[in-house]
Order: sequence, then C-alpha cells, then structure tokens
Amino acid sequence: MSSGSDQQDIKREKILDAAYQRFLHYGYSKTTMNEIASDLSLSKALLYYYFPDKSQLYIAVMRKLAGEYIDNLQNKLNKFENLKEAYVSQIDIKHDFIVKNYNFFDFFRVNEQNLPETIWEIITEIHQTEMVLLSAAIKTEVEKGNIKPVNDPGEIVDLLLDALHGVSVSAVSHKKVMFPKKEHLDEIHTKRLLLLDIFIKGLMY
Amino acid sequence: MSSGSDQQDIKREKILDAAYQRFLHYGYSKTTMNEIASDLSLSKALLYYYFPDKSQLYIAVMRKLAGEYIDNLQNKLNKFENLKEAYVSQIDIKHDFIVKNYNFFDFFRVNEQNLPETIWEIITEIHQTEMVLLSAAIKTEVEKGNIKPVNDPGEIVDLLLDALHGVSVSAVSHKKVMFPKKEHLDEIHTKRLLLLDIFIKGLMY
DNA sequence: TTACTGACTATTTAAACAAAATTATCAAAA
DNA sequence: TTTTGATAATTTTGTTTAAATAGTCAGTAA
Repeated sequence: MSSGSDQQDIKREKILDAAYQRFLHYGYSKTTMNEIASDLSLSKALLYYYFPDKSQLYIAVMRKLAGEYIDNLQNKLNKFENLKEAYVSQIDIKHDFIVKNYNFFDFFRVNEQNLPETIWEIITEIHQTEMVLLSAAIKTEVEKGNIKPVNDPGEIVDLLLDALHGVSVSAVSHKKVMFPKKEHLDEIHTKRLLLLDIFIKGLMY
Repeated sequence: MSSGSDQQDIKREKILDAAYQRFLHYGYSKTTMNEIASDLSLSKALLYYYFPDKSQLYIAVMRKLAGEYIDNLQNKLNKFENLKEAYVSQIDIKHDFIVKNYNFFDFFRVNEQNLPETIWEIITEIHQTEMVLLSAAIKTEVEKGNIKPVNDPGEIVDLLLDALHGVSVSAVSHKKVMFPKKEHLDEIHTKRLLLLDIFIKGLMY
C-alpha cells in the first residue's frame, strides 16, 4: 500500500511523533511547522517533503490515533462474557482515549462547525467500527437468548451511542458545551455507566 | 408584581408580539429596533421606554414563551395514566415547542458559547420544572408498584433528559451540530420515542 | 536518484483605523 | 404619563498595513 522506503517510513513516524507531542501540548493553532521541525533538528522544508501541508500532518496523526483506538476496541470486543461487559469496555476505552488525548482535540473545539472532510471520514470510520462490533455483540446475545430479539441491532446501537454522547453535552448544568471540559470527564463516565445499565435492562426480557 | 398600569401592560404585550414575529422570522441579529417600532407605527424611542435594551426585549419574549411551555407541560403532566404516557407527552410538547419557534432560537445558534446569564436562568427554570414534574411521575409509579424503587428519581430523570438531548446532537451522521437542522426534527422525535421506550423498560421489574 | 536545506514567496492573522449601521439617550412635545 | 425627533454612543463592517507563519523551489549532498 505505502509506496515509500523503510527509511522514509521511519522518518515519517518520527515526524508524526514529534507533531503529536506538539499538538497534544499546545493544540493545532499554537504549534508551528517550524517548531515541529526544530524539535527534530530538521528544516521545515523537509516536513513538506513528507506531508503536503499542516492540516494533512495533523490528520495523519489523527488517523494513527484512530487506528490505535480501533485496534484496542477490536481486541477487547472479540472476547466478551456478556453484553454488559462488552459495552462497559467500549465506554471505558473511549473514555481513556479522550482523557489521554484531550488537548489534541483542541482542533475540534476551534474549528467547531467546519471540520475538514477528511476528519469526518476518520470519525465516521471509528463510528462504523463501533457500530459493527457492538451490533455483533447484540446479535450474539440474541442468539444466546440472553436478550429480546431485535429486528435492527444497528438502530439500537446508534441510539445508544447518541444517548451516551448526550451525557457529555448536558444542555443545562454546566452551560451548553460542544466538547466537555476536562474536569467533567469522570462524572460523565460514571453517568454513562448508569445509563448503560438501564438501557441494557431495557433490552432484556 | 408588575408595577405598570393596565394600559402599559397592554402596550408592552403589543411590543412583545411584534418583536416575537420579527425574531421568529428574521432571528435576533437581523431584526432592528427600528423595524419593530415601525411595525407598530411607533418611534424606536418608545421601545426603550418599555424595555431597557434590545436583549432584554428578546429575553422578555423568551420568558413569555417559556411560561407558555411550562403551563402546557404542567397541564398535561398533572393527569397521566402511566409513566410512558407522561414522558411521551413531555417529548411531544417539547418537540412542538421547538418546531413552532425554531427560527426564534436563531439567537442561540449565533451566540452559541456565551449566552447571557438571564437566558440560562430561563433554560434552568424550564429544566427544573421538567425535573420536578417527571420526578413526581416516577415517584407516583413507584408507589403504584409499576416500576422498581428508585433511590434518586432526580438522577434518573436528569440522565434521561441528557440521553434524549443526545439524540439531537448525533455526533456523526449529519455533521456535529449544536442545534439540530429543522428537517431532522421529526426523525429526532421518532428516535426519542424509541429511546424512551427502552429506557422505561429498563426501569421496570 | 533520494533526502534534504536555505532563501524565497504566498497566505493568514492581528492591529489600527475609518465609515456605516444600529443601539441607546434625552430634552421637549402631546 | 406617554411619545417623539434629534443626537450621542456603540457595534459592526470594511480597509489597510505589518508581522507571523505556511508553503515553494532551485540547488546541494549523500
């Protein structure tokens, strides 16, 4: 798939790492290509040899993170005891992902409405993976006879993901925010587990 | 409570109506005080005789709408057959409220992050009313023995409202939006009813 | 030929300013 | 007490300029 040499791939990775650190620490708009370059003792021009522009570099980092997240999810959700456990894993893994990379997503808060199309593709890819894995979990449980038959598992999973997401947007108490404040993440996590508990009971006989 | 004369109150109402029409049609930033005044064939200065400034006028309209919404809710939720019916009413009434006044809330989309404190107070008041009514409904049902005992009804209602709200924010499919597009409102409404269904089953024995 | 750089250009952001539109005030009239 | 025309104050919009940063390219080194 990738057409570059091994050497090229290694350097590419190094650039991605350096860029990740900067973006994580200072956010997108507060890191310059010059800074990334000098972190690596390279010229800025070289960054443009490896990446077409700044946003593509950011997106490449994003894509890498997304890949790791997806791998993580797949590993966990391949083997689960019951539906509850599977969904708790999903919530936990996502929580850790957000907490760990919180400042990296600064880009999302700044660009709010008009994120580049490519970012949406990555988000969509993540969402689809979640849908597939969680839908499969439902099907398995239905076959085991642990929950009521469901005619469209995808619809249910979609609904649950929206509901879980809603917990972080809470329109009233902490003033409406698109992206949750860091100090609320744990509270959100707890609420989600409670919501999940009720929701799953609602799926049972 | 109100200290003005009847005549004053009538004129105040007329101004509120005219302002409401303008705000509903053109949104906050696209209606000028001059336009509201000339709709009523009055001088702009008179508006400032009745209202301290433009935002206070908008807020007064908002408060009136909120009052109507709350009355509506209370009338319905005072008499309900079962929990499901009560919550369906809540969702329906809110849906109608949003649909009817959709463009009026343009102000919310524009000011997004920093809405004036007074607006938040109104939102909070609405939320609290919902909480009280819906919590009461839960208590009643628990007493009737229709659902499992709940140690903190408020927590459950809060969670449900957040979850229902999440349905309208759906982070993926239609690009993340703070405020739902008008053409999605019906789809959102349907999803909410489905979510409610599962959630309420999750509260039962 | 591939990886790299210094010096250059192009674009974006920010600050400062002016003009226009709109909000808000007030002395005086009805 | 209610209303207004004239006027002041403020906000928004557009323009210009300077600085910062993104992005390019001809040419060098391995």
